[in-house]
Amino acid sequence: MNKKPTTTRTKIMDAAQSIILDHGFGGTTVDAIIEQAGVSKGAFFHYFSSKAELGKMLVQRYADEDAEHLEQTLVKAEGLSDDPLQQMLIFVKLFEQEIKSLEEPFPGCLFASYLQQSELFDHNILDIIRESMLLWRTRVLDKLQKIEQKYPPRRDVDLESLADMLMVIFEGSFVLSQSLNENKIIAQQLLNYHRYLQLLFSKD
Amino acid sequence: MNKKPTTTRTKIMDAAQSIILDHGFGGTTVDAIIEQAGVSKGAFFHYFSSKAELGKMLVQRYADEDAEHLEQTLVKAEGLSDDPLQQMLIFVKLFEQEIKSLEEPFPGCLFASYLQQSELFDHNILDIIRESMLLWRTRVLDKLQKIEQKYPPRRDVDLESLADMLMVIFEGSFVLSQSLNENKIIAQQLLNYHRYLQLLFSKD
DNA sequence: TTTAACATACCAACTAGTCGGTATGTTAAA
DNA sequence: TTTAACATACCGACTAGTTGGTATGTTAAA
Repeated sequence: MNKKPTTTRTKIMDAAQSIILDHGFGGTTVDAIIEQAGVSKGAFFHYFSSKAELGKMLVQRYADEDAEHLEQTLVKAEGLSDDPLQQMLIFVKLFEQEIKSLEEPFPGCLFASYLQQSELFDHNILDIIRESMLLWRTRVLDKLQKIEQKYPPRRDVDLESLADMLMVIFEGSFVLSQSLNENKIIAQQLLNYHRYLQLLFSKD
Repeated sequence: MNKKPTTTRTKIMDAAQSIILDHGFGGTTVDAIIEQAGVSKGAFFHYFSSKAELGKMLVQRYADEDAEHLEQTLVKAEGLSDDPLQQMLIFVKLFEQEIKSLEEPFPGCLFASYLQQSELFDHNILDIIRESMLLWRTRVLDKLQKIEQKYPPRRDVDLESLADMLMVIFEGSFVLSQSLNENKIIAQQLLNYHRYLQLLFSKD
């Protein structure tokens, strides 16, 4: 199996990600990274040809984990109900619970961090982020279309923007919770999205 | 009236803000700022004792403009209806229209930019941002409470989180629209918020 | 003549990245 | 089974260039 030996490589990446989420990529030095990771400069450049390459490997890893997390949560929700609306509502609830179960403040989103400094990165890096967001759009939109067929919405809605809204709420609440030091904001906003879906599709 | 003589001071601040929104504060050099502003280094340090002080003056100005914009839009909405629900719906629509009327892509939010690199700034700077967000919460919450008195909501809602949701949607759509290069996302999401309010409070 | 508003030249600290070197394997021919 | 050849994983001093900031002008208006 794929064991987790905490290799030097992952130690560097973990340290870098945590510092970048607090200082931004441009405000993060490789000296700071290697100090936190407890490795030498030689080790750093043995594994990464440049700071920029580390930046790319970081989003790549983040995007992969994000996609896997998305699929797993989707599968989980689909396993708990046969009805598409219920699946979607459970899907949102699962994220809500996950956030609530965190004891530490949410560390932030690497995508948003990079996007706030987009000129520091080349296009293929920004494309990775773009693809990740389009994946969310596609997967959620697919579910919403199945809901729409079964439950005619109370109002005319653009399903694509309704799909986007989930990620919008994630990213937006990360910003608010970061500023106000209130972790519960994220869960509260997910609940608002949940309620909005209910009001749109549920006959009460 | 308040004329705009484009002083050296504001030229520096405008250049700095535009660069910071693309590169982040840590990725922005004062050389880059003075080049874009077309002024010398002497001029820069004549007006700002340090890069950090410029950073503070920038958020301060941004927060002041933000607060004024909030109040003005609120006053405008209140002038267009006597009913609190209608006022709130108009309030959201005004922002929607404003965004739609932009021809260039939205430049981004300085608050979010700073928050993504919060460790680069000291607490009084982050407090300015915090206060700005609390102002939005307070002003919108006030309106929502008046709505609630007149229109019993269809579902039990936490009004504070519903107030926060507006800023959440702003910040979240800025992120999405930045990544997907779709300016319309912001207006679409504001429309979703608008619809959510209607579904909650309007008897249809 | 004084002073605010700049400009130019420069500095010390820091930054990303390099380089020569070592320690510890792995492999495969003798 | 020994051993020479090679590979991988690291170390930390060093460098060339960049950075925020300063010191010392100049100029034009009050």
